[in-house]
Amino acid sequence: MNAATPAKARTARQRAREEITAEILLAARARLAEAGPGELSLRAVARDVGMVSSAVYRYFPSRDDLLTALLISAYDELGVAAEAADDAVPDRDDPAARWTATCTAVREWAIAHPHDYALLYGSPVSGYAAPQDTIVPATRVIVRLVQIIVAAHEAGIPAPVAPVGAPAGFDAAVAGAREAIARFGLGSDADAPAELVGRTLMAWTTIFGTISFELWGHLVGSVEDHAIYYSGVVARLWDDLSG
Amino acid sequence: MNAATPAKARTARQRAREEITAEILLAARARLAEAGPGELSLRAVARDVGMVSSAVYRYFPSRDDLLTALLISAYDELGVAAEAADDAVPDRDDPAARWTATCTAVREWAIAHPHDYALLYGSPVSGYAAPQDTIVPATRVIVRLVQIIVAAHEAGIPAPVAPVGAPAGFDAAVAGAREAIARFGLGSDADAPAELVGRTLMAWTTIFGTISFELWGHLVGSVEDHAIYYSGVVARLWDDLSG
DNA sequence: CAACAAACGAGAGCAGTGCTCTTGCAATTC
DNA sequence: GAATTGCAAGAGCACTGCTCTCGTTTGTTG
Repeated sequence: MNAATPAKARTARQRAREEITAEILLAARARLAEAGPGELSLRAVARDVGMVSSAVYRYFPSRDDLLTALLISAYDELGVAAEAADDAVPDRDDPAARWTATCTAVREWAIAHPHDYALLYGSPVSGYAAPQDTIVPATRVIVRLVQIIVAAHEAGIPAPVAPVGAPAGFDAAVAGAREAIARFGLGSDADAPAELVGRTLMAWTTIFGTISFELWGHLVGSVEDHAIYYSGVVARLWDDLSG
Repeated sequence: MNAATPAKARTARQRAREEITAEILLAARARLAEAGPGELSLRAVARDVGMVSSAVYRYFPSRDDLLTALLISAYDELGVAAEAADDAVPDRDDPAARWTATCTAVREWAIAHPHDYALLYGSPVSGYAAPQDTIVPATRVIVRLVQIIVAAHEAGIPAPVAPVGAPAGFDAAVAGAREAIARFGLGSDADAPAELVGRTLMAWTTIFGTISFELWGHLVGSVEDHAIYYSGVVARLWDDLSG
């Protein structure tokens, strides 16, 4: 961490500490795939890495700190998956393709890691409050989605207009999101239209809701083919956003 | 002391059993407001009603059965709240007002009972599978929303059309939902348009996502005034559905 | 009315949990 | 080499869901 003394070789103890920390995290991640976040047993994790439970506390002061580490790691993994899918679209000027690829990647990651998805987007573990360290990794997906939409808008796709029945103050309500866009350096001009930002937030919410409903089983009896339904949702969201 | 027992139908023991069952449920509901569903402690509930933990097992065979009872009771409460809000709209032929009233009631109930909401729509408790008894109460809200939309459609509001980029098979994917509509006796004609059904499902998903994001704290930093944002979302959903 | 069976509350006990504290050993630093 | 620090292990505390046994109360039936 200290840039002034990088040449100093890590001692055996430091190396072991990093390795064991990673090992514990990996074991916890594996345990998470067999039980919910609330049921994550620190003792079971300790057994998996061949330690006694109290020894784990040398590396993570509490179960919540372990959860935080898991949270960040999972957020990053999802962010990487989404960004990689977007980056893989050959035509950078085809926002519809980029939108579809990114949204598809999010669902695929969620299906591949349902317990990690629940950790990220499910009801929070009682008594646990996610610390500040998690908010940047948590915004990676929505930041990329906004990037795609803002780029499309700047390329000429018209911004949606607010419906007649919309309440006043909506623009002000999403001012924080617009400010965040500016802070993250997205969008070359001063401000993205509030209606566009609000609609993108809504679309992301729908993405989240659709995946959650599928994973938590709230769609059984209503939707047969979840993959087709999801791609239909994504297409309609893009349609709403792009005109 | 068996003199005054006129009711043949219900013995004193049966009456007591019903009362105590209700008492346990009430205490569990209260406990749920202080911890998540996964952390619901049967022993704590037992203490609250002045029993020993093993005695509670006379009324609920396991913690999961207690959870199921809580689930049904909460689903029903939310359903009643949503239906009452819709029924309170004076002009039955104003579908926009009915839509708004119902959606608003859902959010208000969720905010008033965040832990119950998490029990219903949060990530499922690990190792717990909701039994069949819960699916009918679980569909009350979406059934009422569909009712409103179908009535609006039959009153002349045009059904939305599928966008050009939509995948084939979307209509087939939501066939189960259309069939459920017919089974519940909603809609006077044969079938509601698949696009309308799909869009309503999407809208309900967005409602769920918006409330969940607000409750789980995923909107902090992006949205200032949650109430205004929510009403803006509801208005835009209605606009998408009715235009 | 008496006898029997079912239901019941209480308590002990089992295996598990998160977490704290102490103990003795090993690695690092002075 | 001595002092300090980091570490794993173990015991222990208070808690959990759940099972089993025990004596008592309630309801039914002969």
